[in-house]
Amino acid sequence: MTRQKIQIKKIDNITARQVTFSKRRRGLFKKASELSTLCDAEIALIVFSSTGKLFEYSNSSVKQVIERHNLQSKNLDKNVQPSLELQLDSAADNNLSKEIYEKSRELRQLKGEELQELSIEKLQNLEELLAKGLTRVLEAKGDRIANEISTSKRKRIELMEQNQRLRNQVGLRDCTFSVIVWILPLLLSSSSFWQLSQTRCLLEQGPASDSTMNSSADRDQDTSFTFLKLGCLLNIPL
Amino acid sequence: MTRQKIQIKKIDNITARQVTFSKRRRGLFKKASELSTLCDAEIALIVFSSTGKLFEYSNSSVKQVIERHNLQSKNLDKNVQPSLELQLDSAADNNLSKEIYEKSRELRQLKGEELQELSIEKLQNLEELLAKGLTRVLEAKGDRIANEISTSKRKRIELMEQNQRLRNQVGLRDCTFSVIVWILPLLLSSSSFWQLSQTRCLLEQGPASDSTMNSSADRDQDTSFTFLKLGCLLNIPL
DNA sequence: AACTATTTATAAGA
DNA sequence: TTCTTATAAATAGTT
Repeated sequence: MTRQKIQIKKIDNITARQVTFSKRRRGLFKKASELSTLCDAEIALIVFSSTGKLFEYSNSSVKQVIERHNLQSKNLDKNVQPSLELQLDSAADNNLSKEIYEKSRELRQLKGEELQELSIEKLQNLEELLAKGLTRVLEAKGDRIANEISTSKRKRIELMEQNQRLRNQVGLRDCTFSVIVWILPLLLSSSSFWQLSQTRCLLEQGPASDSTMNSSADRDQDTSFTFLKLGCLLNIPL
Repeated sequence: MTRQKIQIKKIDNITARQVTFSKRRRGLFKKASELSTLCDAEIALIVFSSTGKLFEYSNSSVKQVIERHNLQSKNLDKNVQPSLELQLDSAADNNLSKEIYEKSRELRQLKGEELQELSIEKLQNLEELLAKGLTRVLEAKGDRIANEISTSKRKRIELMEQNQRLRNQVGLRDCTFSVIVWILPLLLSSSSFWQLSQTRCLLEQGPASDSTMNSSADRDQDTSFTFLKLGCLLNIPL
């Protein structure tokens, strides 16, 4: 009704529909309020959004107006069909289950059941509805999958980059370990050599004991073994 | 609000008030109808004029909307004051409106709305459901159309046969009529000739009367006229 | 009921 | 959601 005239038919785009609902609901409530004030009318306005949310307006009280309405329509009904007053309630109760029944039937028909009673025209309508729905679902699925793919691609790239960084770090560490691996034996052998010399000093200072001799040979073997173990653990070619 | 802006307060002049009520009520109902159509909302609008006359609008049914409203407000009340022995009933009611809500949502999703929140798997399910439904509807339509065509073909054949029979009968009747048309004049003229002879006999037997003479001439004219009329009525070229 | 000068509502876009 | 703005729609006052 502005920028461009619109057709009065259900708005397909959900966001646009919600926005329009919000705006027009306010407009409608304002108009209702003005009418009640200007013309001293009693008004009740009940609105359920398509998502089932309730909005209501009344210049007095919705309940009160409904009461008054019940009286009126009860009278009207009585004029037409002057039977039990309980009929109203049960009829009203029925309306809800009727609504459920209608919706269930529509669902079944969309799922391709209970098509016998339908005319060719209705079948045609159903077909168009289903085709439209299917198109939309396929679009949504396509979007979603494209999204998923691009997201996973992005994550893959991130991981690869991270990997590269880690690999570089590992490389550095390799160097460090190599250095350690080449230097440590020297250090250790010099240390064992130092210990050996010390032992020899002790031998020279007193009588030789088997245990002391053995322990010094053990120390040499231990050192070599330690290197092998270290190499294996670090997975470094010695 | 046009020619001049007005204050939103009760219009004192009764006539003016009634006129405004009429105009604005129409406007309000139109807006309500547009909102329900555009945004797929369920609306009930109840208006009592200052003279007590009831006007109402609903895209579905005022009673139904009131019923739904009762459920909602009952639930709202329960939230405020959450323990009564009526909870059983309202729980059942709750289930009803919940069921309506669920079914509505499923319907919307089948129609391709509100797909944002669905996972790829759910979209896949929806797609299969729709495809199956579409297949069935197409089958049903195909069957129905094939049926329609064969039925109409059969009827066409029956009608053609009937036509042929009728044509034959009409041909027979034409013959009969022709025969009648050719023979009747002879019969009638011989009959009038006979009457004329009879009249002559009477004349010879007694004095002539004007009335008798006239009536015999009339009879001759009548006979010719009768033939013409017969020919016209039967649409037969004489 | 019809007409119109204005006001109001609102669709589209930011 | 809220604001803006160009335009459509509603309507107050008049005929």
